[in-house]
Amino acid sequence: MNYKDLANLIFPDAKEISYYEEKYPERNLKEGAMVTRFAPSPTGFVHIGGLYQSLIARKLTAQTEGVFFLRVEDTDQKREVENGITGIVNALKDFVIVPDEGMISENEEKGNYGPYKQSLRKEIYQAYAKYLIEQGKAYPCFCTPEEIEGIRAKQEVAKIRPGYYGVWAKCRNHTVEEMAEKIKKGDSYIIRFKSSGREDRKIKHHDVIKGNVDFPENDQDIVIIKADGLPTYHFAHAIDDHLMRTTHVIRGDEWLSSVPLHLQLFHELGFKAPKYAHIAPIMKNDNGNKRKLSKRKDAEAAVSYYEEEGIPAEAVKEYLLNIANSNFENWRRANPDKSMDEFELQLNKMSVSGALFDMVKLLDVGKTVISRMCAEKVYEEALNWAQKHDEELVKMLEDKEYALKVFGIERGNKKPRKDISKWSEVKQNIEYMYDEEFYEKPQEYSYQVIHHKEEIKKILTLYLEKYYDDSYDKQTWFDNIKELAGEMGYAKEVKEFKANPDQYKAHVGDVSTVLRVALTGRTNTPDMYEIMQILGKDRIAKRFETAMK
RNA sequence: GGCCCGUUGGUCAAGCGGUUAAGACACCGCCCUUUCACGGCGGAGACAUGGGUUCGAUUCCCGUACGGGUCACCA
Repeated sequence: MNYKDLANLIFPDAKEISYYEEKYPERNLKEGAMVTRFAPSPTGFVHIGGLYQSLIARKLTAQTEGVFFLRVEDTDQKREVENGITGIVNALKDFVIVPDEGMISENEEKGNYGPYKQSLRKEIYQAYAKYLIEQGKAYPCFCTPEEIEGIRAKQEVAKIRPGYYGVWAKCRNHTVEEMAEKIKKGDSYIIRFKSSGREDRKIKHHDVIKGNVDFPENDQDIVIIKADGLPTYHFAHAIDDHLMRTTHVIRGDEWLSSVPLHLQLFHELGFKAPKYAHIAPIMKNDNGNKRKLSKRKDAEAAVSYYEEEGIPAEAVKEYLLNIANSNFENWRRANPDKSMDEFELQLNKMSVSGALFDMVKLLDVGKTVISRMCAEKVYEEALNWAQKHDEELVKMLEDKEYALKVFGIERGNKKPRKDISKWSEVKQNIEYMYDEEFYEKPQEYSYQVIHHKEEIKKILTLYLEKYYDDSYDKQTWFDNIKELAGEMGYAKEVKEFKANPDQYKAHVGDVSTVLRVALTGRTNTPDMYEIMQILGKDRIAKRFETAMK
C-alpha cells in the first residue's frame, strides 16, 4: 500500500487536478490588471470593514481594468444564517459596489470561474486534498477533539508553543497501512496538511500594504478538510484564489499572521502565490482603548446602520476613501464636481495601523455631499429614505412642488447651504415650513434682545401693515426691514449701532430676529427672504397673530 | 505568554537625516451689508520614552512603555 492507494481509499471519486487546471485557465487580461475579491461568510451581517475592503478592491480593479468578484465562504455551516448571501449582495448594491463576477443572489451567480459559493466546490477541494495525500503532503488524522485538547493542555503546562506539529502531531507518523486500517474500521478522521516547515527558520514576505515582514516558517499540521468534508478557510483560500486566478488578496490584517501558512500551501500545491494586501481594521475608542468596531457593541459596525440613519452611501464611501488614502481629501477639494471613481487609489499609501472611526467627520462629509445635490435630488433621496423609515416625513413631502421650494432655499449657488448631513435630519430641518407641524408644537418664541411683548407686537404689526409685500425683491425687502428698524428707534446698520450704542434701542439684526422667531419659532434659519417668499403674506400674517397672542 | 505589527495635535493624517513639522474634521476669535449654515482670515494644539549612530535626528539602530493582531475541525 502506498500514498496513492491511501488517497484513493479516502477520496475514491475525486477528479484529477489537471481537470480543474484546464477548466479554469489563466485570465486573459491586460498587463497590470488586478484580479481580486470580496470573500465574506454569510453570517448575517455585513461589517463596515467588509464594505471598506470591497470599496478598495472595486476601485483597484476598475482602475486596472481587472476583475472584482464576490465569493461566498460558507464552509462553516454552524454559523450560517438564512438569506445571508442576499444580505451581502444587497449591501454591496446599496453602496453601488458592483462585482464583475460571483454571487448575485442566494443561489445565482455569474462568471466563468465558479461556483462562487464554497459549499458547492466541495469536490474541487477534495480533488486537491487527494493530490496532496498522493504526494505524502497530507494525511488523515484520527485524533479526537479530547485528544487534541489533551495535547494542548500538556503543552501549556510545559510552557511550550501549542499546536499540532512536530512530535505532537502523532498521526503524521502512522504508516499508510495503519491509516488505511483505521479508515476501514470506520474511525472518524479529518485531513491534515503535513507541514515541512521549521519554526526556527524565517521566511520573508512583502505585503503590499504592510511592507516587509519576516515570520517563522509554519510548522503546524493544520486541518485542511474538516469532518464534514468541507475545507477550512486556509485550504479553500489557496485553492480558490489559485483557480479563480486572483492576483491580489485584499483582506483584513487579522490574516497577516497566517501568511506563512498560506504561502506554504500555495507552494506545496504547486501554485503561484498571489500578492497580499492586508488592510488595517477600522477601530473605535472604547474608554481609552482602541478596538475593532464590533458587531455586538457598535451599531455603526453594520452597514445597515448607515442606510437606517440616512447617511448617503456616497458619503460613507468618500469617508472610507479618505481613511484609505488621506490625499483623497485634497483631491476632492481640487475636484469638487468629479466622481470619486476618477480618484486614483494607491494601495501603498494605505496606513499600516487602524484608524479610529470618526462619526463627526463622516457627517461632515455627508453635509458636503448633500449640499452638492440639486433640490430635486434631495427631494428624491429624502423621500426614498422616508418611505422606509419615516411615515410622517412621507406625508410632509406629498406636495412635491412645495417641497422642492423648501429644499431649494439657498441651494444651487456656489456656496450652497450645508445643513443636512443625513436624511434622518430632514424632518426637523424643514418642519417649520409646514403649518401642520408648525402649529402642532407649542412654540417657544425664544426672543433675544427685544423681548417685551408690547414692543414685539408693535414690530410685527407695523411690519405687516407698512413694510412687507410678497412682490418685493430681496433688496427692497431688506431695505424695508431697515426702515422699520429706523422708524422704531433701532439702528439701521449694525456698525452704526456698535459705534453709538447709546443712541439706539438695539439694531436691525435684533429686529430681524423678532421677525424670524415669530415666523419660524427658531433663531436660526436659512435665508428669511426666501422663507417669506415661500410662505406668502397670508401665512406670515397668521403666524404673527399666533405669536402675538 | 510566544510570534508579528504599530506609536506625529482630541480625531484622520503628510513627512521618508537639516522643514517656521503640511492639510482635513472638531474647538476658539474676527470678517462676510439681519440669525444660522456656507465661505474667508487668524488662533490654540503633536513627533510615547530612554539610550545610541551622526556635524545634525520626528525620520536610522537597540531597549522600555503603551496599543493592536494572531496562536480552532471560525472565517
